[in-house]
Amino acid sequence: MVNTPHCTEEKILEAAKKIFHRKGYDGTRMQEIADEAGINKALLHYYFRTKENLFNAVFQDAFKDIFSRLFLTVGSDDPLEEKLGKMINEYIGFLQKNSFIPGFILSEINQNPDKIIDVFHSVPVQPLFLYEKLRDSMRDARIENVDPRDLFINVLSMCIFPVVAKPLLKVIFNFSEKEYDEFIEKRKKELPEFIMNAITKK
Amino acid sequence: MVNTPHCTEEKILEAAKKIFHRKGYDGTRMQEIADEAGINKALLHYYFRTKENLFNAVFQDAFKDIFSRLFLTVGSDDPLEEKLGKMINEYIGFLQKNSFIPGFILSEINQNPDKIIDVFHSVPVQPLFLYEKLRDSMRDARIENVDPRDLFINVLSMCIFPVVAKPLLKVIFNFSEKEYDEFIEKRKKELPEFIMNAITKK
DNA sequence: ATTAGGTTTAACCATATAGTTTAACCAAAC
DNA sequence: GTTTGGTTAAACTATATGGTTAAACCTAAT
Repeated sequence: MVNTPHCTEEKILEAAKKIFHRKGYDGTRMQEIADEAGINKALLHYYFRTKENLFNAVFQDAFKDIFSRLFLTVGSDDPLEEKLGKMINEYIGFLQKNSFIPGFILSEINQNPDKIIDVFHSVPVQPLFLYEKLRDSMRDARIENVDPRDLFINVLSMCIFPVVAKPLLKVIFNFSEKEYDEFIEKRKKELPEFIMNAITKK
Repeated sequence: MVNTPHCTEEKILEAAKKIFHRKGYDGTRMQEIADEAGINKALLHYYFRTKENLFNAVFQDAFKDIFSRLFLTVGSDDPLEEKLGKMINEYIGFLQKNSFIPGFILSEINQNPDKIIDVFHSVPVQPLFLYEKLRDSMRDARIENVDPRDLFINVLSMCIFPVVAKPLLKVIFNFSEKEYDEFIEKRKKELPEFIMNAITKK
C-alpha cells in the first residue's frame, strides 16, 4: 500500500506512451505494454480496466503536451519577432525530443475525428486563445497583409512537418541521422528570418 | 475469362485503397475490403494472396501518386515564381481530392521506416531530381540566401500539413467543412506570394 | 456439349488478443 | 500475527481475424 501506489500507474503510463506513440491504437498489444512496464497483464487491467481507457489517458496527455508547450511560446507577451523566434526554437526542440507525438496525434485524429472534441475540453488552454495572442502581436507589429490564421498554420506546418516526415526526408536528401539533426538545427536559426521576411512589406 | 479479368483486380485495389488509406495496415480487415469491393474474402485471396501483398500494392500506388504529381509541378522548366504558383495550386488541389494519402504514407512510414527504400525504387522519378530542378530555377532567379532544401521542405510543409491536420485545424478555428475548404482556397492564392516574399531580398 | 476460369458459399483451421479469474505471494500497517 | 492491498503466475474464455479448402455455380470460349 505504501510501496508503489501511483508509481506503478506512472510506469504503466510511460510504457503505454512509448508503445502507443509508435504503433498507434490498432498496432499496440496490451502484452507489449505490460512487458515494457515490467509487469504482467493482470496488473495492467487492474489499473486501467480496458485498452481504451489506457489509450485515452495516453492520447489526452499527448494532446496536452503539444498544446501547453505551444502556449508557453505563442502565449507570451513578447513582440512578434521574438515570439516567433522563441516559438520556433523551443517548439521544434520539444518536437525533436518527442518526435512520435505529432504523428501519433495526427493519425489517430484522422482515424477518429469525433474524438477531438472530447479531448479538447481536457486541454487547459483554448487554442483559439493562441491565435488571438498571435493576432494581437501582429497588429502591434503593423503586419496587415497576412491573415493571422495563415501565419499560425504556416509556422506550425514548418515546425511540425519536418519532424513528422523525418524518415521520408532523410531518404529523399540522403541524410544520415546526424546530418538531418544538424539540418534541423540550422533551420531553427533560419526559419524566423524566413517568416519575418514573408510577412514584412518591402 | 472475358468477363472481368483485371476489372475485378481493379475493384479490389480501389476498395483496398479506400480502407487502408483511412485505417492503416493494422486497422484494416480483409473482410471489410471484400465487402467494400462487393466480393467475398476467398476471391480477395485468390487475387492478392496475402494482406501484405495487397497492402504493398496500395502503399506503392500512394507513393507513386504523391511523387509523380509533385514531379509534374516542380519538375517543369518554368521560372521560379510560376513554378511555385503551379505547384502550390495543383498540388494542394490534388491533396484535397486525396486527403487521406499523405497521412497514410507518413504514419505507415513512421511505423516501418525500413520499408521506404524498397518503395523508392518503384517510383519513376528520383525525388532528389526534384530538388535539383528547384535549385536550378532558384539560381536562375538569383535567390541565394535560402537553401533550396529548406525551400523545398517549407513549401511541402505548407501544402501537406493543412491537409493532414484538417480535422484538428477545423476544431481549433471553429471552421465548418465548407469554411475550411474556402480557407484553403484562399491559401492557394496567398501562399505563393508569402513564399516569394520570404525568399526575395528587400 | 465440354472445358476453363472467375466466382460464391460456407465451413474450417490456427493463431492472436482483450479481458477474466483464481490462488498464491509478499511487504507494510495495524 | 493478522489484515490489507499491490503483485504475480497461469490457466482460461470469448472473439476476431488471416488464410485455406472443397464443392458447386455460372458464363463465355472452344
